[in-house]
Amino acid sequence: MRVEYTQNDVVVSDVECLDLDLTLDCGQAFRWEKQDDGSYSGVAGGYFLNISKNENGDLIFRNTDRDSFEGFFRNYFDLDKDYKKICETLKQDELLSSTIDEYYGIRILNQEPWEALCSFVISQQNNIKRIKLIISRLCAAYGDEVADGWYSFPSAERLSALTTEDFEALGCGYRAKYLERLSKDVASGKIDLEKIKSLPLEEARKELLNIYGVGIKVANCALLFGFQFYSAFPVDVWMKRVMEYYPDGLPKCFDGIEGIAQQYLFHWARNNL
DNA sequence: GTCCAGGCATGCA
DNA sequence: TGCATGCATGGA
Repeated sequence: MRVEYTQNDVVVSDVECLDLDLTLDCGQAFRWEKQDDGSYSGVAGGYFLNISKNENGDLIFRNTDRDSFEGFFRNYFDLDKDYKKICETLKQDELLSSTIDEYYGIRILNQEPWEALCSFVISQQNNIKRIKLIISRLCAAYGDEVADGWYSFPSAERLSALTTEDFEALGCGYRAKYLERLSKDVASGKIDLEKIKSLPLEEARKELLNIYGVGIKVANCALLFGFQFYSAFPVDVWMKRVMEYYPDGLPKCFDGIEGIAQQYLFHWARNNL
């Protein structure tokens, strides 16, 4: 990987295995919007970003400086992880071999713990289009406007002032009561997300499962997408269908990177089952 | 109108 | 421990 800082942009070349469509619009993050020119715009880590690829395959981070790139986006896009090698390992599995050939370039985004946890509480028994709709309303109503018409994900402190009715007004439905308690408990420190992130996987999962409105699926999504646990393997309605292809359990080549395998299988399922 | 979506809490056996 | 049921809402 090579990084070049220009006047307003950061240009990153020689990044293997990063397809923007597959990574930003695959149901792991809900805040990226494809623009007419094919680029993606969104807010993450409190920064507005427009990202695209040029004709050479270089990544262009527009209006981004060294601090936000090094301090946030480099990790957010998981740029220091060797996904090419990971994919070679996963391709020992027959189903993944063809799936990775077809959908090469899915990465796990390292989202912030609070945004990921909150987003996946909203995601339960819900479809991706509506999840995005609710989260965009939440951000527009309670986030900070970090660019013209683009809002940050509101902090737990900010959301801790809301009532269940406020969350219902955003269209959260029956999840509103979960969000009210979660926001208050995180804001008060009763739930310590940074501490959870520092725990071993099993203990971190146990902590998340204690949260009202968080079951095994939401916990695993939060662990994988917000707490950097690559072994977490979320099973939702789509993955339940995929699991019929693995009656003897997950293959050994998934060890330690189950979550990355899962993301390819999830994408395959949504397109083929 | 009916069905479904990146499920969970609750009650009951 | 395991299973049935209700739950909000918007798009297909």
